[in-house]
Amino acid sequence: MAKTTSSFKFDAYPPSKNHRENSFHSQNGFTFHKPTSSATLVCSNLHNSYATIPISASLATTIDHECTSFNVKICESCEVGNLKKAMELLYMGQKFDLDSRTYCSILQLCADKKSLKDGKQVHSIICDNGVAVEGVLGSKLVFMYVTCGDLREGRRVFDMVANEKVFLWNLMINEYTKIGDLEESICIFKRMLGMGIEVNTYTFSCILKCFAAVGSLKEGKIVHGYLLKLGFGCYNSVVNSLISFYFRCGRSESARKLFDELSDRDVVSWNSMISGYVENDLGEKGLEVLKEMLCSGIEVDLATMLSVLAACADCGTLPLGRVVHALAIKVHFDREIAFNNSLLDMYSKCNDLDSATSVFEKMSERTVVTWTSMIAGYAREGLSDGAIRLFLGMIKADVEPDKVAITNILHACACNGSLEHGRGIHDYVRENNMQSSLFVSNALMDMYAKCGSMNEAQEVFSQMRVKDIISWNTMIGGYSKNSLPNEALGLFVAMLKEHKPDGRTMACILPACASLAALERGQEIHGHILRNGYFSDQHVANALVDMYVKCGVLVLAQLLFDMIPVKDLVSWTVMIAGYGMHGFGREAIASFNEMRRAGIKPDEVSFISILYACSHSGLVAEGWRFFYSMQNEFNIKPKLEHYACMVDLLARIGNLSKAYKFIESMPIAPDATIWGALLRGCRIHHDVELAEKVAEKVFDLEPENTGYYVLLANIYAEAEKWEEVKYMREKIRRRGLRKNPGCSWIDIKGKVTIFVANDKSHPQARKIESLLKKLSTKLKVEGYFPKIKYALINADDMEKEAALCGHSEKLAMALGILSLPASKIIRVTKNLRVCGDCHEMAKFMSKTTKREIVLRDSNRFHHFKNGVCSCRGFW
DNA sequence: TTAGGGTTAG
Repeated sequence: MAKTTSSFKFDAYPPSKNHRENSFHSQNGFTFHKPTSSATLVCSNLHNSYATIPISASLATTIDHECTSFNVKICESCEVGNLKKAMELLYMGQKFDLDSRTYCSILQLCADKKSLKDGKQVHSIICDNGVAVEGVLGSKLVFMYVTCGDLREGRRVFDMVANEKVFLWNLMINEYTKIGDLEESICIFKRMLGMGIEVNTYTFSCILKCFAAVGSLKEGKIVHGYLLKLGFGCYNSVVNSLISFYFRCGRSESARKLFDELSDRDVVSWNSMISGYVENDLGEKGLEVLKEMLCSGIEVDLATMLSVLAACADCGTLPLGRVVHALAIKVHFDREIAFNNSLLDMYSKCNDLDSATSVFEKMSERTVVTWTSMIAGYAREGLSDGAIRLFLGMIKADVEPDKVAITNILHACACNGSLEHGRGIHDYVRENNMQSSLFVSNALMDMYAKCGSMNEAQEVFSQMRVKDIISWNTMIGGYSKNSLPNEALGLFVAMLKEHKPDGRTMACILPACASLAALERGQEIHGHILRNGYFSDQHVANALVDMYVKCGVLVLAQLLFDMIPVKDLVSWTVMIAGYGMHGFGREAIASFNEMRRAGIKPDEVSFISILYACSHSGLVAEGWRFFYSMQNEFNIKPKLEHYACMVDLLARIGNLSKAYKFIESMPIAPDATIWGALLRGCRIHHDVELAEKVAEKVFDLEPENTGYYVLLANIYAEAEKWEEVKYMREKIRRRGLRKNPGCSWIDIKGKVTIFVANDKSHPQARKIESLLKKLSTKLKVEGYFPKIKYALINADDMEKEAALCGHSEKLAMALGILSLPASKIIRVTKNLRVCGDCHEMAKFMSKTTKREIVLRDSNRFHHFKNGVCSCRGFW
């Protein structure tokens, strides 16, 4: 057997310049070239000195025979798919001048078997033998690398061999699209066009998929025009690609038009239509296509079934889903994992968790998708504990959770408020280096936000190197929902520097404006909504109405409400609550009735709104009517909030003993809010004796809530029981409780000024004080007498009057009178309930200064105009 | 030797 030494390879002639360029460097510093059938051995080193050794003709013939034999044997092994044998033969014959076709066969087998290790070995042997990597062999090498998942090496070889073969270019475009490097796909496509490579149908399929993933409708349309010009518009596969492209860009009409004009529709065309409609949340249209498909006699395949199940899940059409299930059993699709996964998902989305569980239990093999779909099903039903149990089951079954599974389980933790489990999942994410996934990080933030831990959400957010609009929206919404409106607004301002907000951002930030009564900022956001056409988004429209309600501009809220074309339950509930807050109980009832006429069924939240509206307008009989109709007509069991409204309603009008009996008759245990409502009634109606009895219950239920101790102290102060006041203050001090300090704020030309009681820090403090003194004197002439009992201090009347003048809401109102033009309404917000004397004085102020004052306290709105308040004494 | 439809998600 001819044998080469480790330091020699054969060559017939000294290498040409071109040949030298295609040579490979071996580790010992010598350059070797592939052997040929000529009878000369050539050894060269880097200094280009060649040694020529003559060999005999018979030896050359033997080498040829051996070589042919290896070529044949390797190819035979490849044909039967025996990679191990083929590799063994390759090692044995590696020094021979094997056929390029042999290398191609074995590389193809490596690709089929996804064996990167063997593929690399083959590549190494090819290099060692000095075989030129070009033409078909070059393509095959690239193909092997990308198929085995080593795109980097595939790309290196591609760049080295880049030729005019359209196949390789298509392959590269497609591979970069698969890994999500869409920019590179587009770059390769453009380079290919620039080089004048002749494109084919595959090229269009690949690049359209890429433009669809980017959502680049404009560029995709250009490609559409280009392919029509080149005459590719009649190819079925290209039109199918176009259909999918338009669907993915949300243009279902364009997709439908192409489909209608397509004469040669195959099963892929039909499937593309069904799945395209499903992707666009138009499952019903997808099912219509299915009907057409069946009428046309087209045979459905597995992909059709999967899309149809998705359509059933989308529309909640359980009966059809069951038919598909039965049909699938007949044609044995129920053996396919993907089918069972879709089936399970369909059942769970159609609220039939039992059937989903049954499919799950019958599956002999379960993938991460199976487990994830089950987890999602449990989370959807609100069975978060079950979802967490399933997740643990998945780990136990050695199924590695992927990013989708993590996202789902985090969602389940979020719905359940399971912070501890959520933190455990976060640990898993860190251990498995999954935090770089946007999906995962966004889900983590959402979980922390929903579990009320904004600090941890902020930590995740700050560690994200790449943030998308969802990341920002999640944080802004989280701050809004966790009563951190200033943080929400601050982040919104930061976001504007990096991202263009979308409709969801608007729906997240508006509640923060509403909570702060930040009208000017809310109006800026309203402008943004108008400029960008976000009002058509129901969430945005509802949040905007709510913002105007809570910023005290009920007229605008009403106007915008009227502009919502299709009002949903939330729209109506917001408006009903708005009327209630502003003291328009009758209007709230009229809206409630109108909602019923529009065919919308109220839920427990809308009943809270209407009961609240009744209690804030003193509509006792109406309140009872709604309370009973909720139970008898709508079968809604009253919750604590509903009972609290009823207690408030009774207590406010002075029916304290009835309220007490009502609480005692409740079928559910009353909480501190319920007794607190009665305690506030005791304050309004000065019933110290009952207040003491009620306060005991409140203190038992919420011993740490300072507000209730202060409330009882105030009841004592108003009754001038100073010893008891002292005792209460002592009790607060002993318990180490801190009082939530009262403050009021006013927005003047976008600048918010906050006042606390007796605040003298404002630059205009002297002017404010002097104005209040002047007004007090003037108002006394008109009939106002300071309600000194609200001073809540044991002092003489002069001191009490001075203390009253320092109340934060008075200071804010005075600044408004001093700073705002006469035509402007003075809008003040207070974090606690308004003081009785401030309320009285505001009435007189509105008449004397001819100014309209809107004061929002923690409970409701007070519109002061011409000496009258809209609350008519109910607050 | 590549592609067009095909399971889970914020």
